[in-house]
Amino acid sequence: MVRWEPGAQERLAAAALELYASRGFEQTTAADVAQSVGLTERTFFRYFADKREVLFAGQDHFQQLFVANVAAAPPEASAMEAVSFALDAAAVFFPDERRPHSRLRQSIIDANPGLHERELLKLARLTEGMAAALRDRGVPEPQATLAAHTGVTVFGVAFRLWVGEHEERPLGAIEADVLRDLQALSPSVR
Amino acid sequence: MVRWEPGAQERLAAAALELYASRGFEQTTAADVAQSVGLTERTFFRYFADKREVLFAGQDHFQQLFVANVAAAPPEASAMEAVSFALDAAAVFFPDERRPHSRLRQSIIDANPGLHERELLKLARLTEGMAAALRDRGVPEPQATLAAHTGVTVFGVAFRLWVGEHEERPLGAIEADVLRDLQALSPSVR
DNA sequence: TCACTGATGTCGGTGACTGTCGTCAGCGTA
DNA sequence: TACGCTGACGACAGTCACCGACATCAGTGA
Repeated sequence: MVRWEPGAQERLAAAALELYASRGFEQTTAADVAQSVGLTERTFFRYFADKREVLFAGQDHFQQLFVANVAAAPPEASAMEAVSFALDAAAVFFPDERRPHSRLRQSIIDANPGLHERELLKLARLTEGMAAALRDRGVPEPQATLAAHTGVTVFGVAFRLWVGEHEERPLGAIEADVLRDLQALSPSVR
Repeated sequence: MVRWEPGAQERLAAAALELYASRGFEQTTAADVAQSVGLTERTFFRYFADKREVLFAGQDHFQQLFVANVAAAPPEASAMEAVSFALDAAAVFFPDERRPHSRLRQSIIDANPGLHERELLKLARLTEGMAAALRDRGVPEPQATLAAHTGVTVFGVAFRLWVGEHEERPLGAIEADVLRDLQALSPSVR
C-alpha cells in the first residue's frame, strides 16, 4: 500500500484551477486547495513558490520551446524571421483542443489583478529569453530586445484573440494576421 | 499647535525610498517605514494599497500626461505619429535633473522581482490607456493595441538606457534612436 | 536487519493587509 | 462661548501568505 497518492503537484494544480474558478482566487486559501486533494498547506508551498504560481506551472516548458525555435531558425534568417519561427512553435503548443482549458484559465487570470501581474512577469521573462537567443544568433542590442518585444507582443495579442469568445481560427492564423497588421503600422512614421 | 505634521503621504514615500535602498525592500517592513516618519503601519496602508505601491505613486500623473499627448496630436497624424507625440511628452517628464533619483529608484526595483512585477503592471496600464486614446482617435483594433505596445516598448527600452550608467544623452534623443532601430527591424520579415 | 532517503505532516513564527472603533484638533455655527 | 461635526490618525484584533525546523514512516538497497 502506498503511503501517498502520486502526482501531488498535478493534483494541486488541477484543484487550484477548479477552486479559483468556482470560488474566486481571493476567496480560496492555499490550505483549501491542499485540503481538497488530501494534502497540507505546507506541501502546497513546497511545490509552488506562491499562491499565484500554481496557475503558471508548465510555463517554463512553453518558454523553452518558444526560445528553442529562435535558435533553430536557419542561420541566414534575419532577427524578425527567427521571431516568426518562434511564433510558429507557439501555435503548435496551443492546438484547438486546448482552447477550452486556456479560456477557463484566462478568465481566472482576468478576474484578478494580481494574477494579471504574474502573467506579465511571465511574458517579460519570455521576452528576455528570446532576446538572449537572438543575441546568441549575433543580433546586436537594442535590436535583439526590440525584436523580442515585437514577437511577444504579437504572441500576446494573438493569444488574447484566440481565447476570445466567438473566435474559431487557430492560433497560427491569428498570429500571421497580427504580424501583418503590425508591419502595416511602421511605415507611417516620419 | 498642529496635531500632526502635514504631508504624510510624501513623507512616507520618501522614507520608503530611503529605507528600501539602504536595507533592501524585503528587509524593510511597512511598520518600519511608518515609524521612521512618526506614523503607524495602519496609516501607511491608508495611503498605499500595498508595500510596493509606495514606489509607484505619481505614476498616474505620468500616464495622464503620456496619454493626453496622444489625444493632443494633430487630427491628421497617423497612429504611429500620435505615439511619437506621446514619446516626446515622456521625455519632458524626465529631464536630466531627475536622472539620479530615477537611477536610485530603478536600482531598488531591479533588486526585487516583486517590484519588477509591479513595474510591468504599470507599463501594461500605460499601454491600455494609450490604446484607448488611439481608439478615440479612430484607430481600429488591433492596430491601436499594437501601436500602443510599440510606443510603450520604445519608451521602456529608452528609459532603461537612460538610467544606465555612463549614459548621458537626454531621454528624447535615446527614444528617437530606439524608434529608428525598431523601424529598421520590420522590413526584414517575409 | 538496518541505515537511509524522500515525501509529507506538525508546529510555531513573521509580516502583509484589513475592519472597526476610539480619539481629538480644527472649524463652522448658533 | 458652547456645541457638534469632520477628517486624520492610533489602537487592537483578526486572517492568511509564506517559511524554517523538526518529526514521521513506507520503501529501498546492502
